[in-house]
Amino acid sequence: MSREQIKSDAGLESLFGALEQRDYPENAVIYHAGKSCEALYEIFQGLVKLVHYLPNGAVRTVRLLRRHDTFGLEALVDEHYHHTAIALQETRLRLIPLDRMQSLRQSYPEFSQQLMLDWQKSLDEADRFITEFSTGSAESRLARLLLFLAEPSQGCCFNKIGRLDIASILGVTTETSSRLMADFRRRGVIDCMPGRCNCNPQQLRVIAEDF
Amino acid sequence: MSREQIKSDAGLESLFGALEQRDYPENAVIYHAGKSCEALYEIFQGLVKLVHYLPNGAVRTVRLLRRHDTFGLEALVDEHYHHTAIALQETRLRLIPLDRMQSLRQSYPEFSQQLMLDWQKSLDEADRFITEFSTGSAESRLARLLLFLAEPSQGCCFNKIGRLDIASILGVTTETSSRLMADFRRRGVIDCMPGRCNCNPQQLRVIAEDF
DNA sequence: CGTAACATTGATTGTCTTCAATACGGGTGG
DNA sequence: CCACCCGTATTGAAGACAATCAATGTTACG
Repeated sequence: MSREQIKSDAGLESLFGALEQRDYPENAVIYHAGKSCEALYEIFQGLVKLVHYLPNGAVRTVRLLRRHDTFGLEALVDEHYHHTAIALQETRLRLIPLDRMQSLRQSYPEFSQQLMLDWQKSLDEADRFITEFSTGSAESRLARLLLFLAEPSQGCCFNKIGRLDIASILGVTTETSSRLMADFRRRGVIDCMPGRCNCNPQQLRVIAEDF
Repeated sequence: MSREQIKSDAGLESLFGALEQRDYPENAVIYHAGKSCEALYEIFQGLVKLVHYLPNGAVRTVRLLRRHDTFGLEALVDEHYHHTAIALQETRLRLIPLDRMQSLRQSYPEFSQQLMLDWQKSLDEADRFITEFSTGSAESRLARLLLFLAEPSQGCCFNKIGRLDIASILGVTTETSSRLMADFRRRGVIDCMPGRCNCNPQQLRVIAEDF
């Protein structure tokens, strides 16, 4: 059962229709880790990162979310958000306030099923961060990240992304991510222009599995 | 609402009471990735790893589970298990067959809440693998792993664990995990005897945050 | 047009992997 | 009981890789 199906239901349609939308500019903080939960979020458009601040002040990105992804699910079982959520691009979100959740779940049992799907999706994405973005050489991890970023556009291009962001996703330094991106550019694996990059998915796939 | 509270409910008590338990020896496979889901599992006693096989044949451990942890939740939303589950020690599990789940969830709405708690716990553990076991130097990652393993026993000792297992958790080679464990032993940070290790949590915490 | 933030590059150091050899431990069959 | 054997752990030496420190380019924006 997809969220679209749920939305086609007349009752839910009106409920969802009434939900607030918000737009965030690049680098806007959506919520801070430890702050009390007010809503859960669904992405209409854009790219969001969930980051975790380490005891020594360093920062690690633990999730990348885009269109149709849901985040902030911990709101349903905990008082406080577990990560800091930041928009990596201009982003439009739909908010589902916590108080609405109660009525949604009571009126529509199938909504619980949708929540489980969202939760499992989060878990699968977390696993991707472990197996793809934290395993192997920095070069192959970067190749996998670029393939991930290019996914929505039939695998050939992706929006610009800062070297510091890449570094915090892969767990390397900005110098390393910059060097690798520059190498990819020189080798013709990617072709960057202001605001956008084209890439060669075949080459990236080879590098991604090379270790 | 805790699982204990649910279990104290008379109706659920009988349902849970009737559930099958199974014992697995060290290294036993509980289920294979891709196999069709039959049940979800709760750990009574022991230690279980969820592993992911990479395209190149290497293996990465994505989760460590112990007493009171639940796994195989993907059974609720997918046909197939997403990981291979293997017992790291002698382990006793309680199975909750999928067909039982339906009746449990229908009869006891609060059971859905428990499921969400379990799902969030899985997600938190996945995040731990990213932020603690995949970030920083191999040495500090190992220190964090040992602190995690020692947690149940007031932080001072843990059962023996193979170097290959450590390596697949931290994303390093067995040689590296062996060298680091040997160093810790020589420096008096840990004290290993057959089947069991004592450790110095204070020293481990310093190393864990050192990066 | 100046400046601050970000990206790139170089040189060096330290860490981790790789390949290879050796040691250990627990179980088996003689 | 002991010798052997296999799987695991340890250790060494060499090289690859990524971090660090430092300098220089580049870009966007007020």
